[in-house]
Amino acid sequence: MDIKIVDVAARAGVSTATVSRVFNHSAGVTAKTKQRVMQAIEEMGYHPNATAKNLRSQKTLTIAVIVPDINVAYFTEIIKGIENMAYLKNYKLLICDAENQKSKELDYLNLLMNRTVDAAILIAPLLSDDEIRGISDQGYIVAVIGRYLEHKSIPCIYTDNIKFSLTVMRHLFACGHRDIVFLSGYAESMDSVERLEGYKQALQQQNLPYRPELIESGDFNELGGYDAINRLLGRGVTFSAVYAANDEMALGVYKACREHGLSIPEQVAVVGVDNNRISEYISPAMSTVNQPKYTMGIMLAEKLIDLMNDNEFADKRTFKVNSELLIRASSSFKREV
Amino acid sequence: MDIKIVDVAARAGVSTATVSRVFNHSAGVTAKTKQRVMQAIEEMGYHPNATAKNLRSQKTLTIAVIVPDINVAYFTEIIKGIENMAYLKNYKLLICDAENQKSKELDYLNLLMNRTVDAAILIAPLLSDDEIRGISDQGYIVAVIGRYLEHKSIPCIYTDNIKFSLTVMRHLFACGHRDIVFLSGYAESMDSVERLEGYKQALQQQNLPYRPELIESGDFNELGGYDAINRLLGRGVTFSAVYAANDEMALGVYKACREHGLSIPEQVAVVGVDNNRISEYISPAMSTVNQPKYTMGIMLAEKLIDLMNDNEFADKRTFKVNSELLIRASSSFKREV
DNA sequence: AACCATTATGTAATCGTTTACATTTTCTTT
DNA sequence: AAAGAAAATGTAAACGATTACATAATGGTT
Repeated sequence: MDIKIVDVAARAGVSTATVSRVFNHSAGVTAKTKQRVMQAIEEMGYHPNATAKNLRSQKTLTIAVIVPDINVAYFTEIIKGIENMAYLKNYKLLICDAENQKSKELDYLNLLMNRTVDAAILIAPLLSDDEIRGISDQGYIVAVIGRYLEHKSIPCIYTDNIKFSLTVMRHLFACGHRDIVFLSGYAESMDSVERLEGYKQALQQQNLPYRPELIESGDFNELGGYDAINRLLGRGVTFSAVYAANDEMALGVYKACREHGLSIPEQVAVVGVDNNRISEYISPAMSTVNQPKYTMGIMLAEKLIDLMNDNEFADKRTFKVNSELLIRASSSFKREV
Repeated sequence: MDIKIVDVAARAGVSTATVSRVFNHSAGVTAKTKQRVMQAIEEMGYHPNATAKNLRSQKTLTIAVIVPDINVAYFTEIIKGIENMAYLKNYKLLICDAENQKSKELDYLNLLMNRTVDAAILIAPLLSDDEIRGISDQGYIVAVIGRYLEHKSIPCIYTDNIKFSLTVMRHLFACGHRDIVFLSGYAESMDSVERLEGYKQALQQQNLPYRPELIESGDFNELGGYDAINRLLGRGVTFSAVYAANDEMALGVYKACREHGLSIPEQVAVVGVDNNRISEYISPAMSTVNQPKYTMGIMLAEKLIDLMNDNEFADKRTFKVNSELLIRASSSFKREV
């Protein structure tokens, strides 16, 4: 059904090689021939078959983006950055929603093995560092975003979870808080682990005990945050601040507090992470930790594509980006100590 | 570098045909041979090259999903549905963020022409109905979501914008509102056009005049809604209710109202569209129109894949799904008339 | 044991490009 | 105008799987 290169060649009265040369702007074609071929291409509406091209060139110009959950705004902002750079560099994006399941993540990695894609970008993966290194060592091109991973050939961009956790906690300490709830996301997620670690270190630096009863976890979504607070209150735990591992959960905290008549920030201070677009629009505006999500996507995609095209690399492959705590109304109330 | 079928064949001491048969569970292979081949496959870690397979089978098992903006939650919920069904049916998804530009949308459609994908799903496209029909008539497989489009071979799933606009307006009328602002998204978007049309019809049914000064537009995002309200107030327009074409803009309305000391819902009622997960978590909970986004994705993807595999079709290809107005606190205040 | 029917396996064409190499044409130079 | 260099074009072999068809092996029947 489709027009093939032989059809165009026949119509223009040349060989397929010449048509190919014209289409790919290769040198060594007479202006006259070129013109004739162009016309045939035009008239017949020829579109070179991408699969055949891929097979011959051993490239698909496609990148798999494996993400824990496409419904989380944090990830889509990163994806937007990746997509913009990919579009610019003529790459396509295969989107893989792992749905927070390691099995699905692994399954999607087969796209690398069977050469459906040239490379894979893992966003906040569930796979262990060693597993990821193993894939790279087998010769597959992978890049990681949102997790620190040292390896000679894995581009990686991340932010220091422990560091910003310390910043968040110091801010809460400065506001007079001592009983601070930490609301983790998926316990297996590295982000959760590291943010909790920062929470613990902060307590230690302040000579405060680590109290497991102040730790709860949700699923990185609104309902998870909401339920977590209800569980805490149900257990009779008292607290004056909540540090949630992301904004979605923090929003759930808002609702739960409202329902229990706890005013934010007077009775409960709330700090989230990720700086969702909505967090500055809600009331009270939510304090949160901002990461340059879009830029991270842009940077990583560019680095990865450069790597694939052998344009220099070795120099630098691991990038730490800064996060900044945005103090808004939800944590701006200073209490007496 | 990769292991090819010939390598496996050599190792197992059989022909490539036999290896292929074993791998694809074709009948007619001795248990003994099968076992030997399986072992070779196992030992060598053979993964059949997808590109070669695609070229031979003239299929890529890939669907392009063209979306106006990957950062809008409404779209990602639909995408999630599509992805879940695609995963189930062994299809891959190429994600295309058209960034609300028709040019980019058109560009991405080339993926159909060059057979990078077997089909394309257009979510709330900017292309005209005729343009979409034209693509289908050229023999390419397309499906549309979020827009009504009648065509013999285009699966389509949509909701009746005009109808739910009427419902929203009647609800606002019932609460005593007469000066109702309509906040449109991109003016070119069909959703905007139809929702506005419903707004107009509702006024007419109520014998109220259509007042252009009550119409503003944003870009379907928070800032757009925020700016729009500020423009209205700057112009000295008075109103008691805002019907925003989506929840993101409605959230911007929340912020603008707050800053101007207008309380929701007592002084201004707000209704959005899409039922973002956040809308029930903010305060006051936002009235909004719910669509079965996830299900729409699931249904359309299934229909499309069936179509591609020639499993019956003709019967039905256009689906209208119901939207329901969720009345929450943001529009639950009844004013005197 | 010879024959035929059945089943298992192998051979080679095919999918639609790109490109190394061979061949032909054009252009210089004398 | 002939010869040689340079440029344009063509031929055919890849890329790595699937599969129609040909062939070989097995099994059953007499």
